[in-house]
Amino acid sequence: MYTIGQVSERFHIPISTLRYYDKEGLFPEIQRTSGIRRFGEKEIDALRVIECLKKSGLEIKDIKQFMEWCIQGNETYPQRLNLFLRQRRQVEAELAHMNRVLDMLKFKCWYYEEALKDGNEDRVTRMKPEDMPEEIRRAYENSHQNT
Amino acid sequence: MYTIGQVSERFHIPISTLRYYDKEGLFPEIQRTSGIRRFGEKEIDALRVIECLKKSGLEIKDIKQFMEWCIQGNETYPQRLNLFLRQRRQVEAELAHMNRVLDMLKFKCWYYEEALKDGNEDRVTRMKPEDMPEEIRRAYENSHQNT
DNA sequence: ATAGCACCTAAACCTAACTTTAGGTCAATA
DNA sequence: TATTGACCTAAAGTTAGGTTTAGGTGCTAT
Repeated sequence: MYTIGQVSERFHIPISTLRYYDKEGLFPEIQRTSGIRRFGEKEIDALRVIECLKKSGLEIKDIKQFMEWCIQGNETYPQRLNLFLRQRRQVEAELAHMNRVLDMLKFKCWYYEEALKDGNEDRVTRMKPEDMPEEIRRAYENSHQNT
Repeated sequence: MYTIGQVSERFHIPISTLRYYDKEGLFPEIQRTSGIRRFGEKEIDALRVIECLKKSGLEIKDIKQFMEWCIQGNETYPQRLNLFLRQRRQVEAELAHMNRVLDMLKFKCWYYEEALKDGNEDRVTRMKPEDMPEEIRRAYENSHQNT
């Protein structure tokens, strides 16, 4: 069992944020001894899930909904499974997108390295994809396709 | 040359957002004919860069800074290269993080699939990593290491 | 000529997720 | 005893990134 200060330190989350999460119903079963919150394994686990669901694009109120399903017991397994399946597809799409962003950044790094060498952008701006280094062409084409 | 409405449609960006970007200085050289914005190749390119830099975690005001460097010419190549190198590292870190989030989601999907089969969480909650399916164990360990 | 459409501006409004503030309890230490 | 430190609450404030509103211009089709 940990105090709010210990949890804050261990997970590098501001105390104010932990209190805010609690107020928003993200630790629905947290215990208190004379008013003071006691974070147990359940709440530590909740923190990991919160981090994960937040990163996957969920809002606080939807995470609260999940926490409520957890309390309701066995009958909400389908909803919970469904949520994780949906967020999983979401994150897979997001990863694909981020890989395109990364390719754009790789291309831009190469572009400015060349511009810096040349002292201007003339050569590199006019260069056709087929004259670019293999890896750069791949990155360029992946990040510029569509639109 | 495109009007704001054409750009909005082609890139699925609200007109209000394009105007907002312009107001924030993200199209510093955009032309106008009797008050009406004319989006050229430069601005289309800017849109791609904006998307990329935004996704990589930059704020609008920092993207504006980049656009200003572009106007200033050759002497700002080092700053521009530096920015892209920094954002590239940023996105690589973010991708690594997202992969851990994805592993957590994979684990949770498996967890609730098993709970659903069993009708309760008893077996799956008590299960040790070494008894989990190979791929699930990997996901579990990757998403629960540290903290 | 009048209605509709695409454009324009300035300024007010909105939302999520926090953070800060102001005021208070309680236990241990100087 | 009084001060410090860790906790508490309710409520107000903050921020980024837009969106909405209200009012206006100018072309074109009926």
